Amino acid sequence: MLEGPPLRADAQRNRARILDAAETVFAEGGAGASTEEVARRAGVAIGTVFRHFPTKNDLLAAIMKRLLARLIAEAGQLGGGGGGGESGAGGESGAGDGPGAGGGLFEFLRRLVAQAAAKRSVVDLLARSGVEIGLPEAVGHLRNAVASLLAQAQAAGEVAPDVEVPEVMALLVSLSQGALHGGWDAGLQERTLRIVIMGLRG
Amino acid sequence: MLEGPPLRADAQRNRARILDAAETVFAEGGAGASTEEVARRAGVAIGTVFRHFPTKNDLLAAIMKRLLARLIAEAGQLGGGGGGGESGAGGESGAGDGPGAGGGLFEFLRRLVAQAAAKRSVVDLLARSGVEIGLPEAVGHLRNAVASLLAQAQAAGEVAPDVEVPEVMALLVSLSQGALHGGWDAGLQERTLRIVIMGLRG
Amino acid sequence: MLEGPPLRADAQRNRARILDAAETVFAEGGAGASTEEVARRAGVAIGTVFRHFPTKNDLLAAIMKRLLARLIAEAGQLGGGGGGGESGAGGESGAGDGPGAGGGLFEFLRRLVAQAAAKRSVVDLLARSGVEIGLPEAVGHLRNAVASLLAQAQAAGEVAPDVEVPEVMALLVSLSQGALHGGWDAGLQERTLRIVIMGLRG
Amino acid sequence: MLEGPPLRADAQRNRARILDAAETVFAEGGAGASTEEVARRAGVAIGTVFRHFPTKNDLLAAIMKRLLARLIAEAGQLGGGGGGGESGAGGESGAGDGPGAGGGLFEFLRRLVAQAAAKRSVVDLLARSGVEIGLPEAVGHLRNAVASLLAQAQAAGEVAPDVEVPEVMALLVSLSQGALHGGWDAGLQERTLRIVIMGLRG
DNA sequence: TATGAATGAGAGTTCATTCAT
DNA sequence: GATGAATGAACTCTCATTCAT
Repeated sequence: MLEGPPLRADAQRNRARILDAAETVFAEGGAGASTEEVARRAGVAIGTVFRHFPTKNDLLAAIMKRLLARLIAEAGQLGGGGGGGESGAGGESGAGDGPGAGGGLFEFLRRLVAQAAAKRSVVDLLARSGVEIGLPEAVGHLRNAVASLLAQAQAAGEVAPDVEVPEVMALLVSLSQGALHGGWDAGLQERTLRIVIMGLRG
Repeated sequence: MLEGPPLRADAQRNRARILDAAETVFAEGGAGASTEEVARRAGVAIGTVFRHFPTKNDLLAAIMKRLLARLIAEAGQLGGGGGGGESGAGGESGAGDGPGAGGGLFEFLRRLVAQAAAKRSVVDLLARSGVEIGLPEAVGHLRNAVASLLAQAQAAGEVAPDVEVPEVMALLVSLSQGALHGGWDAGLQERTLRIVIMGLRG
Repeated sequence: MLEGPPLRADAQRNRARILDAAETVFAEGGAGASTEEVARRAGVAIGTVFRHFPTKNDLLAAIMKRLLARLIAEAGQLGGGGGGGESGAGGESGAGDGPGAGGGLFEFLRRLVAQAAAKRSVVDLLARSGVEIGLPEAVGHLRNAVASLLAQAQAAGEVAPDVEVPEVMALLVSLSQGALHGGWDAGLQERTLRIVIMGLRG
Repeated sequence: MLEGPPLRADAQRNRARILDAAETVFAEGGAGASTEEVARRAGVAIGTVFRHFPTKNDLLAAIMKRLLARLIAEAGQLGGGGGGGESGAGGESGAGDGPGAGGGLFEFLRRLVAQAAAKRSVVDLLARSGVEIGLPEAVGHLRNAVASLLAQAQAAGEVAPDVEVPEVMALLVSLSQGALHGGWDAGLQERTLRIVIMGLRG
């Protein structure tokens, strides 16, 4: 984590702006969109982008990290219960897949898929285009969050006891990307998820 | 369908070579890989590639078409009888989805996912990267094939009667892409599919 | 002039077709138009074009030659007598430069300019684009024809006696190209020519 | 006119260099000459050319504009007084078109033609090759300058009163292109112009 | 002789990245 | 630290020309 000296205020502001712009630009145009467009949209010069992210890849990786961090935070809230740590508000979840504590996992799936469909997810844009990013730890955190949600759901009897984390992660990735490229509407999304959720129930 | 005069023997050979090379190259490097690399791998000059496919897009579209055609053919075989043709091996697999006539749908899912994982599928590479391709009809054929498999499976009581084609297509796309980008091994693939299959059963 | 053995009938027909097509194509698209387009328009294969004209330049030169030949023929008719051959209609033309024997030169100028404006002339297309063509002799013939017209006009007192061939040729080229690129309408063409003709009268 | 922020010093220097190089290169090789050659001759990288002129067409248009501006400036000087500014030498030339105020038009014609012959004019190179450029205003300015010269010449009785601007423009274009492609020497140029000038006198 | 597929150099253009200002 | 001009490799695509069929 060794971050050098803390960034100057304006630099920090620029960093954030660039990330926001990049998320939008890459979401719209795919990972092939031009870095110059990112700079333009961020309102900075191209050189500034490269000062903060020496490589296009670094920029993509940074976006990815932020996205994962958000996912993890959301998962934490859903699983956390009343209000631990970063959790706060959020959850409550859907209709009929259980007010029970176990609904957290299903609700998480739903949100994830909805987001993917809405945002061209980037998550996926990165996966492709051969961008090699080292974010094992961030992914590890997500895995932990999912594991926790899964455990709760199994404890509540909402998910079959022999389901394990890897396949849940696999479903999560699959559905995100499916939603992303399939142009699902709300109805299709719900019907598709229901099948998967039923499968998880066993 | 208007195919002009039949291609000369050498032209036909080159066309095939180019398609093969392109499938490999785009599979490895994403849709952004260079056409020049395709030419090199096919052992032809760059001009030859462009004579056959005047645009990179055309090349991508052609690959896509071939892949879909293969999928449809496979689906047709699985639906056609008990298990003829090239099917044979591979499946057997999981719990009770085996020999029954309804197993065709499940087997198709399995093959699709296995292929996707093995070949970086291109199917998906195309979906992204904004490649605009006009192959509604080809997709329509695939949809028909899937519909037929689904009907058989439902007739055999292997799939819940309220499942419809769109969600099956959605799952099929999702799982392919998940497998593609997730680097699933055989075990994970099987466990993930089992959940979905169970969900389809209702 | 050493033409090899006389061409086979079909070869001769092809040669003519190619020249016609080339004239059209280059007239429309400039000298940069593609040889393949010429082949297509001529209804032959590209190889055939290159068999007849081993180089694009050769093709352009051939067109040029034919055009000059036509000009010379026309000039010959105008000078030769009352109105042989294809001349017929068309002329009559402007004010006062008419029926006198000296009118031949002026009439020739008029036709030339009209043609240039109508056909993107090729004459000029060649001049540009660095096409180096050796057709001194053909040009020589044209020069002779013009010289003869000029002499007649001077004999008839229609053109000042100190005007010489080179400047007439220069005007002829200038006006052709001006008409070609200026998009002159009939009125402008006439008014412009009248000034030049008046200048020639002295 | 909206010029963005003023260019940095080096950028401005490069822009000028590129234009100069382009003028030379296109003058020598025609509008078909390669942009890469322009870059080489300007001593910059190809990317720099495209930063300044995103399209080859833009580059051609820019040259055109500059040339027209020069012509207009020259015309302005000739019309402005008896013969001030850079005019001085050069002309004098022929028969009676000399010192009179009306000589401005004739002198302008002479200079124009001399330039065209010397520089392969580009002016003309653009006209052809289908380069679509929006410089109606610049041309309008030139027309105005010519109109003013013509009016002066007619006032001085040097040009017939029924001559109008369009035909003068037409002659100007014609002679430029004729000179350009005809390879006129000084003598031929003079003799040709004399005829036209005499025609203008009426 | 005609055909048309293959060639490959070269063109215009884009874009990640560097570096002078 | 920010700027934005310059770089130059790489990419898609075109076209005159060659050569197997």
